[in-house]
Amino acid sequence: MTTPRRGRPGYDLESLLQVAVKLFNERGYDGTSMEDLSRKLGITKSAIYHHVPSKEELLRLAVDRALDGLFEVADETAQLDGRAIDRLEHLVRGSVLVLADRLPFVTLLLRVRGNTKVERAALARRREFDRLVTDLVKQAEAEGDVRPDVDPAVTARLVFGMVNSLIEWYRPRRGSSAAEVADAVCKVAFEGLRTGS
Amino acid sequence: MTTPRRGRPGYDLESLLQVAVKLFNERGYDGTSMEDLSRKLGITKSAIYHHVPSKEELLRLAVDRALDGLFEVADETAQLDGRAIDRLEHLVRGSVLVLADRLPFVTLLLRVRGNTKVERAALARRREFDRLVTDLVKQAEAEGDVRPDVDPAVTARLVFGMVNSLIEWYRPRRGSSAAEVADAVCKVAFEGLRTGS
DNA sequence: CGAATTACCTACCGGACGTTCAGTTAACCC
DNA sequence: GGGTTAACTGAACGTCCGGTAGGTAATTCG
Repeated sequence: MTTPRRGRPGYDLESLLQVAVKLFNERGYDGTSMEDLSRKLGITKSAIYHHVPSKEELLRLAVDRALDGLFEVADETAQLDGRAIDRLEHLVRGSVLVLADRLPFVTLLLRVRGNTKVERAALARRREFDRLVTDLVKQAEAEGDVRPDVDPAVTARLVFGMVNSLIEWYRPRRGSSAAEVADAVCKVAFEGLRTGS
Repeated sequence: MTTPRRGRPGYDLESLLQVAVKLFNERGYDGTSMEDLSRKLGITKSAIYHHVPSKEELLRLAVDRALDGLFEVADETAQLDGRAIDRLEHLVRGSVLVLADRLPFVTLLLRVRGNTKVERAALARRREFDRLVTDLVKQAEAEGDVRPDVDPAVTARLVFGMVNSLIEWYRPRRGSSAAEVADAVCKVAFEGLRTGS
């Protein structure tokens, strides 16, 4: 299955990144030293620099993977036609699936603070995504499909507050698929948790 | 208005804590050095240690202030009677008000990772709060007031995902009061964002 | 005034941090 | 076996980190 690689066996960039991102999420990016990481990997600190030029590059790779996934869904959504609320539901559902599929990467992304250029670039892309969502909610409200008594910007943030909360509690397991979680999110977000309406 | 203090004027623990928590939120706790903080305060690093025995103590003070606020609301909620869904709404609304009132402290709390004893203690109290919420949702579902087609634990997490998202976007300003935001949260959470039902 | 109180400064410590450099080891291919 | 490729080691580096020791400055109270 796995393509046999040449040279001495060990980590490649991909497998190293997996471990790094997991550790960054457990202890925080700033709270994880390269020595912590090397210990977890079972190799020396300097060996990490064979695969990646700096600690920050690991962060860049991770957050880009998350952002690329989200923008794929956004682009997909933009090419749909039909009512805005249906496109919004598509975006919400797709975002949940990306969150679930790339959980460690998105987790790292959502905790970025903006201390460095890499982090600020990630925040800028995040804001762009947020703007897309807000515009979609505004349009759906203009079409009369979204409650008009709440500011669209607030609605957008609340819905994606729900979506993004997945990084705090969703853990992949056999049984509860990501699609089921996406259904739950859409139900609660669009219809509310109360019965009887 | 302010009680005149004795001794040399300057920071006291309270005013220092305000600045510290704000900076921790901007750069992350681990990403903020005591020298960063001293520069922001306009005093030397060692002067900080006149007010507080360690960096971690600043964190403890902050997260405890957030948790105390949340548990006050929870205790208040537990003493109510009536249907569980009404108590749940009270808890949600009250939590939003605490978030808004103690925003910097709650922000710091919600980013704690569990690297130290202080952080693990905070996480334990958070989990206790989460359990209260989940139990309330379960009860409301048993009383037939909450949609039965979503796992109560998931519902609880989604609703508080919405609530907790406030730390990412809510900024106090004249005009939009915290009570208005609490209304918006309750509307979307309980009735959904879609019109017509 | 002097005592009490409170906030602050200079100078420093040991250790942890991210990163570098010059080699070494283990696999594959001919 | 020899060449190629890729992963890794060990010892250092300059810097920044959280924290300490001992003395000083500015205010209030009597």
